[in-house]
Amino acid sequence: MDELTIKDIARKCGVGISTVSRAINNHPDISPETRKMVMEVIKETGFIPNNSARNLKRVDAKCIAVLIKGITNPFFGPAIQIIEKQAQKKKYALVIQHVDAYGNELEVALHLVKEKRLRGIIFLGGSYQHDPVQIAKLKVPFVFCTIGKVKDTEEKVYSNIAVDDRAESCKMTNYLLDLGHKRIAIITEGTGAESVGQLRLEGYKDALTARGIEIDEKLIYEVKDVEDPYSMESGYALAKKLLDSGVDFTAVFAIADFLAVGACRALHEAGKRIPEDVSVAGYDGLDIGEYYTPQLTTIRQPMEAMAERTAQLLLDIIDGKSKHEYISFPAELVERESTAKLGNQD
Amino acid sequence: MDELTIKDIARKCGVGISTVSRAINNHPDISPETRKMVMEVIKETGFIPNNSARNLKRVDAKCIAVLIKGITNPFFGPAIQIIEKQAQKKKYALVIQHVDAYGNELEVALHLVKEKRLRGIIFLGGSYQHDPVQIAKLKVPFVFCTIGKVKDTEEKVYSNIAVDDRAESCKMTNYLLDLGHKRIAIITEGTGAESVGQLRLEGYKDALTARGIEIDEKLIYEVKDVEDPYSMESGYALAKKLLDSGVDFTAVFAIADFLAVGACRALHEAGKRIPEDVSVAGYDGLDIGEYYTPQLTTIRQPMEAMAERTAQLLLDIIDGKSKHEYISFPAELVERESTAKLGNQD
DNA sequence: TAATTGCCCGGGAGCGTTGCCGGGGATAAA
DNA sequence: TTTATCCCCGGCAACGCTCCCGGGCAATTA
Repeated sequence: MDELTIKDIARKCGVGISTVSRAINNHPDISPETRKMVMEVIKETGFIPNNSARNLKRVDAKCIAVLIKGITNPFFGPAIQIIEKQAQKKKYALVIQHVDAYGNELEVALHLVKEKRLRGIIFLGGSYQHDPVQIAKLKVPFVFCTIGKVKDTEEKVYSNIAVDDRAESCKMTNYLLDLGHKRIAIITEGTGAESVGQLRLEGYKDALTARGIEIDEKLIYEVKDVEDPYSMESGYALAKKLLDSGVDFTAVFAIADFLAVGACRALHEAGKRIPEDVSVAGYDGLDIGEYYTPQLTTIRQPMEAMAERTAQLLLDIIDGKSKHEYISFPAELVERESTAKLGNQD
Repeated sequence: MDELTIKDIARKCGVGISTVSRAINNHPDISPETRKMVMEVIKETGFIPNNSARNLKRVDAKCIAVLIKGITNPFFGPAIQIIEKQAQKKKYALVIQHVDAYGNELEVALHLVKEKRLRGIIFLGGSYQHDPVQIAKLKVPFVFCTIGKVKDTEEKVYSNIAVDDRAESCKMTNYLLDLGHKRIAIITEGTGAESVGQLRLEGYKDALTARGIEIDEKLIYEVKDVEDPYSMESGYALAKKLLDSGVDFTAVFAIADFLAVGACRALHEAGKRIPEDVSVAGYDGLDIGEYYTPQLTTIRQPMEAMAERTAQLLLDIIDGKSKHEYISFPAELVERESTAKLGNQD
């Protein structure tokens, strides 16, 4: 009764082990009646084949993995669901793996590939620069999603699905500049030299520089040394610091909606009205931005579409139906209540 | 070079296969020098033992799983992180598995247990009634977390870590009643007969009945037939329905913070002030409640503590250091800006 | 009738690892 | 010197499954 194997099923059915195997994997070399009989016994005994044993022998185990950096991010829930759906459609199993905040993703991926026999990896979030040599070692296709940069110089050894964070960030900064703001504080994430936050900071600087506005380091606030750099708590803390510093500003660009929400709270507590006294812009396009008061002006990333494309691309590459690609998704600036013209607020 | 095995390492070291195995699993029967030499070769070749093969032979594979129902819930991110940390401490691997919105969790669990060789399962979220016979079939300890009911009648065949949702919901309703509200609308989730939402609805009814207030079905709104029943979108839609119905009410109790946020938005758009015109209460104690404007009155569940306890309990049961338990965690009513005395608002 | 074909089926090797068993060499005890 | 002891080590049988090979039997063809 305890831990029954394919051998037990074979005995119970009075057939050979191979026959049971054939029934399970619906191999053609078996008569319909035998299969039915075997399947019946399997069902009533509740037998489930041991996956380790299967994977040991089989070459074509259909399994892919999603690595997520920072599972706290609400961003990823829906993405995982979408990827899961795509995988199911092609009968792929999905293993979800969380990686720590920094650095070891490739190592984890390597382990995963060796340990299980997976056919491909999706990486959600994280830094945008990767060592092609390391990735090549994996020997399975690797697709990044939501990492904010698309390089297309070298030989493509992995895929990258992303919005152009630098450009979008520049777009948002320009929008604020167009509203007349000149003293724009930015709340960004500075956990790594090649993080998304740095990229968005670059975009911000690009916009200012293009207009000939000098970059004031006193307006730049970076989240550092915290477990979750995209939290409301961090946004709140940094906005408070900004307020306490006494530096002059008329707008705040938070490079994540959560940071923006935290900043709003701090501003609110300091008696600043949004957008009358200060404009606040976010980035991500989370639902919360739509329901928050005031509704957040933000950059909406087409997360669902990106996740779907990511999964499809990976599966296609595995099937040999596609090569690695760098795909840039367009993001949309959605103008809502939290921003307004300087000096002429509604 | 491609797909190297323990045999390759053995050859490269000039030792037997068993010796390599001993080095890997730091078995005592190996000399320190040999171990060091083998480990060196392993490191420089980048060899990683095949997990399927290991699990096939080994009885004591240290692996547990977390099943999560509704990965969209931001609630779970931190919980997973905490569980992961606890598992790591005891050198357990963690597999994360997402299960669909309804029903099949036990089946998925069964597959998981057979396929991998896991030693225990944690279940996050979901309904609170389970078939003990089915669970017993798993043959591995099962611990539920955040399911709102603690039964202690029958033989304990699984563990349950939860707050008493019904009682807490009753507490919140009483709080609103104490503020003078009599016409309290409730936005709840009605996706299943034994769902958390139903339990919280019971608590609401308990409170009203205890005060001799008749339950008005026109004040009860249930989220149904949506993928994510705890979304802001759902809260918004239901609050809108409530407003459109023209029925009289002075408070809204949303049984999830997200629903409350959505409801606030709808109320706001209808020109209702919170809490001056209508009080709104949530449930869960999510961060967003603290940063939302107005800050949400809510029931705060000690999620971190619960998750930690859940992991520890499971691990202890696996080690034979504990038996199954039903543990009820106290929740806290946090009074914030979104609720106020009826007719005497601040 | 004899030979050929094709359908089902069972046997058995092996997947990469672990763990037991037994052996060889060095050291300690007699 | 002989015997016992201990430390390392290699060989080998599993673990539960898949997949290839070959064989039996009925149906088809010569």
